[in-house]
Amino acid sequence: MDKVDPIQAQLIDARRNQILDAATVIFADKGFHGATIRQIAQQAGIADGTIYIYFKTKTDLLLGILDRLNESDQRAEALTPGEEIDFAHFFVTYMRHRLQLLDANFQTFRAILPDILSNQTLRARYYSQVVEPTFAIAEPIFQGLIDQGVLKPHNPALVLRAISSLVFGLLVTRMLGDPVTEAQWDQFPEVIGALILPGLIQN
Amino acid sequence: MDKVDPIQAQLIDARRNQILDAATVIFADKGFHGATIRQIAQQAGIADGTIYIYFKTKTDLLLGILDRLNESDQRAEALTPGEEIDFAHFFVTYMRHRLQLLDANFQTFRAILPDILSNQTLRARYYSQVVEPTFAIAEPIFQGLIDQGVLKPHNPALVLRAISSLVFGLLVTRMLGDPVTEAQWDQFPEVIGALILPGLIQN
Amino acid sequence: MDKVDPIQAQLIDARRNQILDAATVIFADKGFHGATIRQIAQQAGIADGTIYIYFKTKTDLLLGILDRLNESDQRAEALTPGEEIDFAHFFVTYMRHRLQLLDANFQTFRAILPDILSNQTLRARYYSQVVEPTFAIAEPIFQGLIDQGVLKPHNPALVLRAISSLVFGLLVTRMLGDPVTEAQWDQFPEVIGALILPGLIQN
Amino acid sequence: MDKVDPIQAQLIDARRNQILDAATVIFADKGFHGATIRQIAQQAGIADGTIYIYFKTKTDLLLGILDRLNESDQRAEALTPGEEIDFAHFFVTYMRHRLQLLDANFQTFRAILPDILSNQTLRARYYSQVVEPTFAIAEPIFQGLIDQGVLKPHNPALVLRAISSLVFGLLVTRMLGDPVTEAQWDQFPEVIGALILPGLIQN
DNA sequence: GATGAATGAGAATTCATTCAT
DNA sequence: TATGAATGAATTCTCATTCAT
Repeated sequence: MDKVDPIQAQLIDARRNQILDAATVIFADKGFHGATIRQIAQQAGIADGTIYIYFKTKTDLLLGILDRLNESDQRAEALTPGEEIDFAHFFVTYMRHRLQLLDANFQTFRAILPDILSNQTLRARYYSQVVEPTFAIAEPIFQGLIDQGVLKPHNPALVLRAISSLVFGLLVTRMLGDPVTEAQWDQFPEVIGALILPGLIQN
Repeated sequence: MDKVDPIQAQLIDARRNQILDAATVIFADKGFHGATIRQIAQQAGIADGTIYIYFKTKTDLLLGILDRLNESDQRAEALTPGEEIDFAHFFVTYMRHRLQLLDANFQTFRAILPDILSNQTLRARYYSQVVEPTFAIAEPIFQGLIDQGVLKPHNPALVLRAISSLVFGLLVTRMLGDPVTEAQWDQFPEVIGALILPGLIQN
Repeated sequence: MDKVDPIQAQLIDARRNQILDAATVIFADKGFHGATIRQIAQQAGIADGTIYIYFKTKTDLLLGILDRLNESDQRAEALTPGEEIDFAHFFVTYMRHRLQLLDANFQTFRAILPDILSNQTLRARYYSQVVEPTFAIAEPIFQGLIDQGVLKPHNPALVLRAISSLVFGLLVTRMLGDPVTEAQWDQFPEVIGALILPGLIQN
Repeated sequence: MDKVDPIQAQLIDARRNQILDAATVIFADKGFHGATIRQIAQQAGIADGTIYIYFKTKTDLLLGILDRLNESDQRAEALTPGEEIDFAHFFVTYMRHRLQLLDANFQTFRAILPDILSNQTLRARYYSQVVEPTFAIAEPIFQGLIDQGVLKPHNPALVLRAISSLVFGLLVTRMLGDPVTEAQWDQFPEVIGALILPGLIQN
């Protein structure tokens, strides 16, 4: 009885994703508060009530979108600088990877970021599930590279925050409607590399 | 009759500011949509209806906060690199200035940024009144410094976007609740300088 | 102390009339409920609060308009058929007089009639102050004319109601926006005479 | 999916009528502006919000009542004087018919007439949908009867307005609370006939 | 008396959520 | 499971009325 029929589970998952897709579209367009359950249901092609079979509240839709974003984030294999590659190359590749991920999930970010910023609960969840772990993983790696003499002896915590802020800030600038950032999105890995690598690499 | 009594005008301005202060506090705490007019009125110590004497709609409160932010922004004298000062010094000073401004208006940004990101109208207004003019002013200056051989020949538009994104991104990272960014806010001018100046300055 | 200074009294009266004039204009345009005290005050060129010095409530403005209408009605000398005049002539003259009065007060009727019809208090007041007295005066006169053999032996109460309804109905038809009734208003005394006198007059 | 389930359609219609019935009762009692949605909902025995499933705004309730009145009006077969019947008989029968219709819809008229008189939009709608078509149909018939020598050569437009005003005026007199008009309502077809037919019929 | 800023009760309307079918 | 009609709490906004100046 407790064992869930795997076909059932897949159907449920498909329906959940169908709803979250619809919610992402609508939230991105109208914002969380501007969106109504009816609009999301119509976008998904189902009835209002059906949404409540899969999600307890409207807020849970937001959490669902956030969780899905995190999962897709974690599925993307983490890049760590292998010894054979030189750091400059790794850095630009990593930047390209991050920017592509942000680009692919642009609509999703537009859907949730405003509420991550204004909703205490969501903010705490996003910080502890995404931001904090990222820094926690990156800091020792960064420190290692300093110890190996690859990087200049900066304060890892602050430099990492500066770099990740740059990337995240580009997303926000694009969200604000800057056409240059949008059109030249692909150029930024190189631009960032040229701008930051001289300050980062030893020698 | 058309001449407005200057004392009256001051009273009206004071009341407007009192209301905008209250709205900033409440919006920052609950978000625009989570906030109610009643809460703002109570925070301001006035009756609900009084708010509508000074602001036509709830949305106008948001616009009022934004306009006040812009005004305070413009009152802050624009820094341009004087010839006598070396660029590195100017850059760090400018960063310190920007970060202090963001710090001073942190609550205001928390109050309006989520809605700037999700509300089309507000977004357009903020972009055309703040973001675009800033880039429009900075780009020729930046280009001039390249021409003078002070800076490396980067694409000014993209590098400026990267730098301003870094600063704005720090604000967002802090908004996300990162305690390190908050605690070390004052360190960032130097950190950014150390990180970026080598990639920016010629020789 | 109780004696009111007659100049004061006149000033008060002038101010009352100024306000009622404004209220009539605004009520006629927007209806009682659609009108605001502010609009009336602006139309009168005074402050909101001033109205409350002369009238206790918004409803009292309506009563004031109604009372003024009644007074002007009573000031118009009542016509009674003199013996020397033939009835047909009297009838048409009387109709002309009534229609002219309705015409002169058209805006006032537009201002108050909708509310006379929907407001119980106002309705009772209008009926007992205007409608009922009119019938009470007319019925014995009409009966007298029947007794004298001038008119056919109709039921006076019903025929009077039919005739006064015709006149009042024309006002309502005009209020409904019928352009013919408005344009040909002056023709109706003769039309009504031609239509009704044959059924009214003996022989 | 586009085909509407006929049972559903009937349920929707029933609910709409239930709401319009309630609105008629409340509007007739308190007037449109004096009535609240809550009162109407309570009268209908449903929740406030339910009304908004069937009617977009409070004003649409008024329009709904008006439309329903028009429909019932049009269902009542139009009377035209057949050749076999003499005109006097036709006229009294027609009057009886009109007065019965007004009587049956008295409450509905009380509900909407005040607002038809004060609301520009409603007035235009009522005039173009009801008043104007009625005159447009009746005038040629009236003219035909004149041409046939049945009726005296009056101005059809004005005489028709006088007669219809008489009937409508009776409704208004009754609305004003005149007990005689209410109690003797059934007498008026004959009274009107006796009063008007002599002035109307040739010979 | 005159003013008009302030009040706050009250109303229309929206929409997340429930639940009978 | 799926539906969507019904619910009613909650919210914005209006405006008659008051009252300190």
